[in-house]
Amino acid sequence: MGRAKGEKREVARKEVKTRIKNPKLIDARRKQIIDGAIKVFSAKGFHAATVREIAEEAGLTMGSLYNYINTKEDIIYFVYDYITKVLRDEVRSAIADLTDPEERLKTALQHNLNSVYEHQDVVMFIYKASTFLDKESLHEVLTRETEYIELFEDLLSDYFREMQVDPGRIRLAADLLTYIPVIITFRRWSLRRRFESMDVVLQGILDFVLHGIEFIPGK
Amino acid sequence: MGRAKGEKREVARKEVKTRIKNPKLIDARRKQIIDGAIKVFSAKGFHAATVREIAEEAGLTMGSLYNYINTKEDIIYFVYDYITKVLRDEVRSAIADLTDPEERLKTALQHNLNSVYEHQDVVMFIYKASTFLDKESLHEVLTRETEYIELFEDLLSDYFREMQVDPGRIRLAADLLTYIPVIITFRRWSLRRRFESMDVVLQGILDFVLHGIEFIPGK
Amino acid sequence: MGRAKGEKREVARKEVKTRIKNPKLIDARRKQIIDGAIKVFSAKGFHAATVREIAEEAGLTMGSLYNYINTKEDIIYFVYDYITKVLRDEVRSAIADLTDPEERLKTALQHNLNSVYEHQDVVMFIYKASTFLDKESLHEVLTRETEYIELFEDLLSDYFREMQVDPGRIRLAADLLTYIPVIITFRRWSLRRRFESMDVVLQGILDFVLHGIEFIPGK
Amino acid sequence: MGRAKGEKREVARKEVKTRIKNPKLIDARRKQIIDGAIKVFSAKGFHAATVREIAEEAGLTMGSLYNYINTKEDIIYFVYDYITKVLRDEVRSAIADLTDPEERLKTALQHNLNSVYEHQDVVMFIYKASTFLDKESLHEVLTRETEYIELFEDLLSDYFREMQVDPGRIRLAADLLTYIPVIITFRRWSLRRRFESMDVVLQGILDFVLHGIEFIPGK
DNA sequence: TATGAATGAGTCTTCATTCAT
DNA sequence: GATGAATGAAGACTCATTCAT
Repeated sequence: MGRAKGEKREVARKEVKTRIKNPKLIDARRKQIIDGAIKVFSAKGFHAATVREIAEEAGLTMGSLYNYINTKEDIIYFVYDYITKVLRDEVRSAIADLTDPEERLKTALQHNLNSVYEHQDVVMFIYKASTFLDKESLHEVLTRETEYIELFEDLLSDYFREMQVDPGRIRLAADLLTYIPVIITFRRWSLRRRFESMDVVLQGILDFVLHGIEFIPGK
Repeated sequence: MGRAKGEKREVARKEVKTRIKNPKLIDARRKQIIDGAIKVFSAKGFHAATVREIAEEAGLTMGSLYNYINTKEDIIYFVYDYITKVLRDEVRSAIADLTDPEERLKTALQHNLNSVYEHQDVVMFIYKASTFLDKESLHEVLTRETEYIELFEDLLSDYFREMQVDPGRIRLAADLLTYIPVIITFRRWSLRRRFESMDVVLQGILDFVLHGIEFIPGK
Repeated sequence: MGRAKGEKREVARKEVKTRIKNPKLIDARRKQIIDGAIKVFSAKGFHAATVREIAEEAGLTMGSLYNYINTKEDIIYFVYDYITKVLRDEVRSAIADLTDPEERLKTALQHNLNSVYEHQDVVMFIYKASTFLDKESLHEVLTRETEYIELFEDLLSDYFREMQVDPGRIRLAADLLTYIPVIITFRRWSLRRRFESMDVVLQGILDFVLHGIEFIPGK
Repeated sequence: MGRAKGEKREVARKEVKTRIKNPKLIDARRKQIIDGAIKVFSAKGFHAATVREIAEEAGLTMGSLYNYINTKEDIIYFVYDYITKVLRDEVRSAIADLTDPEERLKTALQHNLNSVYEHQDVVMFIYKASTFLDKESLHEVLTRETEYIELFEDLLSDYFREMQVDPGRIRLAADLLTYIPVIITFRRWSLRRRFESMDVVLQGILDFVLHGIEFIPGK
């Protein structure tokens, strides 16, 4: 009967050309590259990171690295590609076995928060580094982001199925509720400084997000 | 009696040394630098912007520019210093003549949103560029940010004076409510794509923020 | 009345951008660059020559060199630009004061031979290196070459003014007669090996070229 | 009785070592390499051509290619070796069955022109790429060239057998007459631009070359 | 013999910063 | 104080060659 909800068509991955023929090797090496890059990018950002550092951190030589990418910017795209997939899959699999709309929605929101917290370095990087993506990559990545938001839009729609609610509100709420946890990365310093434990902060943010659901039907 | 609320002690501005004696000239030239830098940084980010471009945009020669800064990073600090002051002053002056706590709070939140919208390029830059600040500048800037949040914390406290509310919730809400409008910069693409008019989005965000106030007293 | 013969309109020199403002300095430095490049290119060709070597030979630092060029290929263009001008000017000035068509023609042919001999390293380079010119430069250089050939076409026409000769023959002869001396560069090895003195070779080539004039009226 | 005229002793081919034992395979693969290289070199010149491209064009893998050569420069030598043989053999076989000295000479000159025209890309390459030959290869190649010139020297001598002519003139003429057709490659652009058909140009060059024979006995 | 992945030395180019005038 | 030319360290990327399988 076609795709289930939240399983919209996958965007065709931007193809990054390589001279290497063995596809398994390509995947393995690119995973190494992504892991190495995440370490270096998280620590210094994209421009301050040298290709050599990334190669070293990935356990490759310069020349070998360039067998799997064409330009430094490809690396950033791989990282985006990877992390956006991870975030999406974490949420998807968290709700895969649930059927109750309320449970599905709240579990998804909770996992979104958890994922942002767990991958905060990369998430921070993701938000900061879009400048460095070429147009094609940027478009693809933003499309991926939109898909992610739409996943929550669907969950919200299901939750409010019985009620008459403004679809515009659902749409905006989906954007806001997925976005709010990112405060963890951008206000990290102030949050750490002003609160005793990160657990309390996380709980507070979750409460806030859940409370935010009530914004949709209006007062 | 000292300072009124929201007028905490100003942090001593980080001193950037210069060979120039005339203080008025220093201020004038630095304003030129800030304006030029904002243009260039907004368009290309910090690392892609060259000192030469900034100098040109500022109407200065390379040599002259370096009479007023010591390193490229000083420029970024000036921009931070400038924009954080602007944001804070815009909110402050908006509520200067108001006395009703509710009005003060809501006006402040509204103006925070407006400022972020109006200065979205610089705000985006601010959030993306902290990597490039040296430690001292970063500390100063984050302190400034904290002060800004505390301004809203005070407004929230006044608003909830009569009620028994958890101060931790106020503290967290202050952070969240000031942060939420930044979605305008980070989800600019998805917002533009998914909504018909930015006015509707702005109104929605404001509603959401105001609704977020109710999170504080709890269910 | 317009231009005198052989003073066809000059092609607009391709503009190579530079940050340097002082035009005299630009000219002086570029002459240094041309001289340095000729030495290095003659010895090793374009691709084997490193920019660093050229800079050193030119008495400039790497960074300084790049204040006057944008890419390595600009250097090759400057060399072309320079040598084609030199060759043309040497011929032009040699015949400037002559009026007798026969004398003008033969003197020009003689000086063409002399110039090729004298600048044989650069001439050789010129013929070998056109691969490295970008399209715009190549077009300009080839146009310059055509102008040079046309200069001899004019001289031949004047010489044969009285006679009824095929203009197509004049045209082809102009190409051939200017081209023949280049044998000095391309057959240098065989000429040196098979003949006792270069003077004899030069005299022989000149005789051959002059004899070639008689090809035009036909048997 | 030994060698007939024009069949001077063959220079021992420079030996290029290989690990491969099967001589037939070596010859076959090297022909592949030569064909691939000619395509790539003609299109981009020696230095711009990568070994990988040549391998691909030759239908070999990188590793396999290096079973038949030791360095990239070997490839260029193979191409020289090949094309100089082709040119020589084309002329030789064209006159093999002729006995009349005049006919032999003129046919040879005509075929020299034809060969240059037909193989103009490779001939152009040959003249441009000598820089890249190592000393030993260069010596061998130039010797081959000299032999080629001497072939024409012999033909000219036969033609002028009855007359008392300066052998130096014959020697120089041989060089010039074989060299002149190369104008087709080096002035290709100007010739195409200034003449309507290449046929006319070819005929003109042939006429010029034949007329050049008359240079030998002198006025 | 063939394959194709790995290697790393070598090159062009940029740009923050300095300094003589 | 202003000017703008000079400096050179640093970084992305290429590609001939090797070698384990």
